[in-house]
Amino acid sequence: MARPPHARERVLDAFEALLISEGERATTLDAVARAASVSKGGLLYHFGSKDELAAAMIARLERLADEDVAQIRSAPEGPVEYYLRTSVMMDDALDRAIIAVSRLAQGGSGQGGSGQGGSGAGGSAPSAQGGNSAAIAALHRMREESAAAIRPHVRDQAALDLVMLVSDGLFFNNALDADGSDGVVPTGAALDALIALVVRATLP
Amino acid sequence: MARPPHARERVLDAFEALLISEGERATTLDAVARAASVSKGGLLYHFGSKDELAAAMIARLERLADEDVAQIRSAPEGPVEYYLRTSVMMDDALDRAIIAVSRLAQGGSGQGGSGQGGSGAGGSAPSAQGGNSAAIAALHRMREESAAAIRPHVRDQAALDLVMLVSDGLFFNNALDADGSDGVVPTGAALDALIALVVRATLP
DNA sequence: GTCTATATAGCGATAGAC
DNA sequence: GTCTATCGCTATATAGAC
Repeated sequence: MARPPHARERVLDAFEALLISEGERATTLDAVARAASVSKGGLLYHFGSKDELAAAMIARLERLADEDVAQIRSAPEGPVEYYLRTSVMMDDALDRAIIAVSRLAQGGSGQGGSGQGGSGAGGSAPSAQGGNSAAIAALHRMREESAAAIRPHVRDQAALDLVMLVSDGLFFNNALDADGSDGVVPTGAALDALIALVVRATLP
Repeated sequence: MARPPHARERVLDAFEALLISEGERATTLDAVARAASVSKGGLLYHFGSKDELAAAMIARLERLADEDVAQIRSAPEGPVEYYLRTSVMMDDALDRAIIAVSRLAQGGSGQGGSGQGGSGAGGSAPSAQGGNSAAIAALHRMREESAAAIRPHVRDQAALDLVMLVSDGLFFNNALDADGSDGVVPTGAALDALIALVVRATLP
């Protein structure tokens, strides 16, 4: 696992890109293989099954999320501002991973849980349901760790809820029209004003 | 359309329930028919195609959304408080419709637009993409109308963005674990505190 | 390791009996 | 109107050549 064969990452990138731009339904093994310039057989040599591909995507999210939590904690402009501002950078690696996994969470059918050596996912309570529960769990875990990093820097629980929900809203809108089209989310000066408002309302 | 044949509404209810609890992928015509206690043929007599079923679901959302905007405008406790508080009532008819349509938006493959006699959907810009663009458009339109109703009651654009994004975040979390499991969204006293904070931060 | 078949199964939709 | 039966297509996964 030290030096991953180039193809693996390329396939995973294609999987992520297709989930974002085409949705879960259209992200077939055929489409992923085509986008990654490998054959279906070649793809399945690297991953074995679609569930394994999803697990690898989740593992990537968890790795990026762990790195991000460290950045949140050490952000010079303050955790709240950093957290909100990076919630709208849709071309960021972490943000792309979040959107891809949220597509898996809502549309997937696998129950995941294989965990092929990621960054130590502490999966729990895998209730059998429609959405990919491993994806849902990863999203929840990531959110919880971000909240823990931000908690000391806001006034109270309501302030923390506010920050987290605004970030969730930003991601939801990005995920809705992640393909193209003009988003509804504020950018530039409007984003600056929004962040300033949230920071002011949540200061300890 | 005045007196809908009982079966139609029952099928649509089953479609909605399955989208919420099982996800888009698992919501097959077979599963919907089974849940509605009709055969697949009987289902397709009423709707004709799965796209038509999705269009009917979207039409239901638009009808409920139009009613809700009227309620937002006349809410005695103020539009902001009403809007946020009703964003967490997951068993409400409107909220269920929103979650169901958001599942269609992220997972669907149809391009919709047939509009078989709903409440006047002003569809526009149907870009060919992965997600059901009619569902995305309906969600955007609903959000825009809610924003228009709230705009006069908040301080400025940043305040409006804040209210809308908190509501989006509430819905996103509800949609993530709409099946079962304990949600992450604040309820009870925590919700009261959150709403009070938002209202205070956005007052004109 | 990567490819070209091929097996298997499930989905959307149609045909036609009742 | 509602059903049963079936067609055609596509998706996942496997087998085995190179």
